[in-house]
Amino acid sequence: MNKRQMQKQKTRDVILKAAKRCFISRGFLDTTTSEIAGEAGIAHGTLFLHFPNKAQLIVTIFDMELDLITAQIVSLVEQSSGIQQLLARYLLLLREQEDLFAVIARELPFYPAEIRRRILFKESLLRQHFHRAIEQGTASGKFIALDVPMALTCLFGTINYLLSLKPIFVSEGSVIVKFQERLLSTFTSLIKAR
Amino acid sequence: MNKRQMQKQKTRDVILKAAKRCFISRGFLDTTTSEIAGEAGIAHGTLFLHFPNKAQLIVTIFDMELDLITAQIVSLVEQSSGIQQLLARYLLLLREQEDLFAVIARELPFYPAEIRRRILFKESLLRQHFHRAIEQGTASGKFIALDVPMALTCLFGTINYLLSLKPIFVSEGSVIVKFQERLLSTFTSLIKAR
Amino acid sequence: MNKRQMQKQKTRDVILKAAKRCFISRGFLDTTTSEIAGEAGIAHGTLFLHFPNKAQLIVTIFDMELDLITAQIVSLVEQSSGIQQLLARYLLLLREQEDLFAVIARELPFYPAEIRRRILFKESLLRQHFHRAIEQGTASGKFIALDVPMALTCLFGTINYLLSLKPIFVSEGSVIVKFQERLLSTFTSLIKAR
Amino acid sequence: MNKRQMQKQKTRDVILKAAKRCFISRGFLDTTTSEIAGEAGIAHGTLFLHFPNKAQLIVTIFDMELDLITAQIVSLVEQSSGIQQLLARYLLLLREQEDLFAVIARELPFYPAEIRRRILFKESLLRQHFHRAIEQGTASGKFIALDVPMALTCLFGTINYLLSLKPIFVSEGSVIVKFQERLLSTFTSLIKAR
DNA sequence: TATGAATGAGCATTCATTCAT
DNA sequence: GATGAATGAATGCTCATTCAT
Repeated sequence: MNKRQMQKQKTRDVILKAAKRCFISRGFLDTTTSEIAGEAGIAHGTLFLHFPNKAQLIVTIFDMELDLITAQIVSLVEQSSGIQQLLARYLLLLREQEDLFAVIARELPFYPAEIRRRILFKESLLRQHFHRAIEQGTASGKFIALDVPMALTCLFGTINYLLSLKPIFVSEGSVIVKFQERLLSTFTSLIKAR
Repeated sequence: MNKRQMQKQKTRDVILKAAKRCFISRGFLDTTTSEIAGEAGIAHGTLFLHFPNKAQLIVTIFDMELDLITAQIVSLVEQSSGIQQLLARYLLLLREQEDLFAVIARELPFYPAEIRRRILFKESLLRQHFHRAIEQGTASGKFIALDVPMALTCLFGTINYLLSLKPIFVSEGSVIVKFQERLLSTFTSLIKAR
Repeated sequence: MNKRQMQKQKTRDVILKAAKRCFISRGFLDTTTSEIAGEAGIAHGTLFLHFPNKAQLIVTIFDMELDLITAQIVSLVEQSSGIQQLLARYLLLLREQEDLFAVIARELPFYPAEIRRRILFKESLLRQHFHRAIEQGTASGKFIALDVPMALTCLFGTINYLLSLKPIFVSEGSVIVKFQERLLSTFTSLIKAR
Repeated sequence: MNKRQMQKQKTRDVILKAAKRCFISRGFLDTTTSEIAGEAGIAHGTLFLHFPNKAQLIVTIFDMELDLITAQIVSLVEQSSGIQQLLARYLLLLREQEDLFAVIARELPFYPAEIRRRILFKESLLRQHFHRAIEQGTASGKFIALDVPMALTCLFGTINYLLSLKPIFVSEGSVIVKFQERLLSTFTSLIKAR
């Protein structure tokens, strides 16, 4: 890679980082390309030299972010045993980047189909781990027999709901923190064998 | 009601129907008042003769649909129906206006505060009925003791999740139809005492 | 005049009275025909049955008001002797309907030419009396010799200026009250022979 | 300044000149941003690239013209000129942009508070210079002792009055020209000690 | 005569994208 | 490769006037 290409790559990275910052604070839908350029410290037009349009920029950001998130999930899974620990650690992970995940939860239905598919694919990988953990509990008699995929849809749906309407549920601070205990105990008590 | 008043009422209805059509196909946020007027076959300004602003127009549509649901649920509650029947009927009612409710689920986080408040207020009225039905079940030993508000957040959150991502879950047809049985049986089996 | 004509005349009066009230509180330029109709308790369209357009309505109001004002000025002149008394009484008269005169001062340049001419004609009648009073003072050696028309233009111009920018000079209450003493003493001391 | 910057500056000037032309012929209140853009031969949106909003555009025009006057008066004051010379020069400067100042005089009461404040602030700076000049005349026994602020309100009020009703006072040509001599000599003779 | 529903041109401002420099 | 000035379609809402009832 020659000097020019390196410079270009560097600018591209600067744009992506700036876009992510804007994205977290106001969401991608409400962020203008001009704001991103300003945040990145480059000219407005330069942005379109690196990305053909706003949509492609968001696609690229998600390509990167999703890989990061996947890595975190993998390490999450490796360190966790049992559904409770898995869920607790997952909530912790969400909490660490709550603003990012809240934006995604809110805007997901409006992203290009391809992005939506990729995000939900990553989620499905996670679901598999949750699925296995629950099935093990059921097999050992700790949990009742249940439609696990549907139960997980409830779980992820609920989390998504809390995140997407975060400002409704908490005026400030973390929704996850506010609800994690009740969510955990309710989910556990529901699936627990009695 | 004289001819004048009838004509006015008719125009109002024409606007509401046209707005609902636009709203379902493109969402409230992307529908312009000018488009609605065009779809309704009236002058742009006429719309504002019947509704003071875009938000009020949409509030009117929401209120009508949500009141319809609330009324039916209330009448069901008066017949002292259990949570299963309540939920089944609720899903049926959602299904009848599924495209509309899918749009609401998707766009809710982006609506002006006033509209969001109204929608969530109506939802909270519904929740009260569900709440009572579950508590009666718990009192009579049919259901386990549980954090009812949290359980309802799970329920409504899940439905909201399914609706908002409808195109992901079904390529065509109804998400509610696709999931209602599993949702019903899973929710029931989870809270059922054993 | 038959019953129908009487009714029409009555409605016309109601409109004129309502228009004047609106006019005083917000100015004619900012008052909509719809507001006037509302204030008058008649249908919006009815207004255009009595006046071909908004401009004609304002012309009519001024035709009436100016006659009233003229009558007041005449009685003012008859009761006053000397420029000081004349001016003091004039300021009193303005003060009694300060809001009306402030609106006129502000909006005068925007009225139809005909209205402007009539208003200024009434003012010129008043000026003649001031003129005579000053000339008598000069003749008796009480005042210095001066270009009386120009001095009066200063006087009326100043009053007009204070009225038209009333909200700048006083946050509430009367501009006339605030400035009358200084205006009177300054004007007197300026023209007084020394 | 490179070519890019020069071009931008040129566009800005074109907008300002076009805006001033529109403004003089129809007033600020009745001139639309679209008209200005058309007159300037640029796209409507381009206007907002150079000025954040209509008010700022007009403030810029006002500031330029008013600063020009203030600067000339200040330089005159530094040469320790008397009130007569000051007033004569002021009238001369007004005359050079008479149509513009006539519009301002007429529309001032209707401008947004911020614009009004700015205009009246500049006027108050001017008043200070006039104030000092008069006080010096009084100190040296050339003028009678008088309420200087009130006298200046009379002076500026009169000029404002003449400008705002210009079409009444002259069918064509300059009001300032028509009245400057009488205004000057009357004002001088009024305040002159005898 | 009175009504009031309907009209539709008009307005300030935004923003993704282009292209000459 | 980078710049940033220019574009122009698009938006929610107002209001004097008309005309069918």
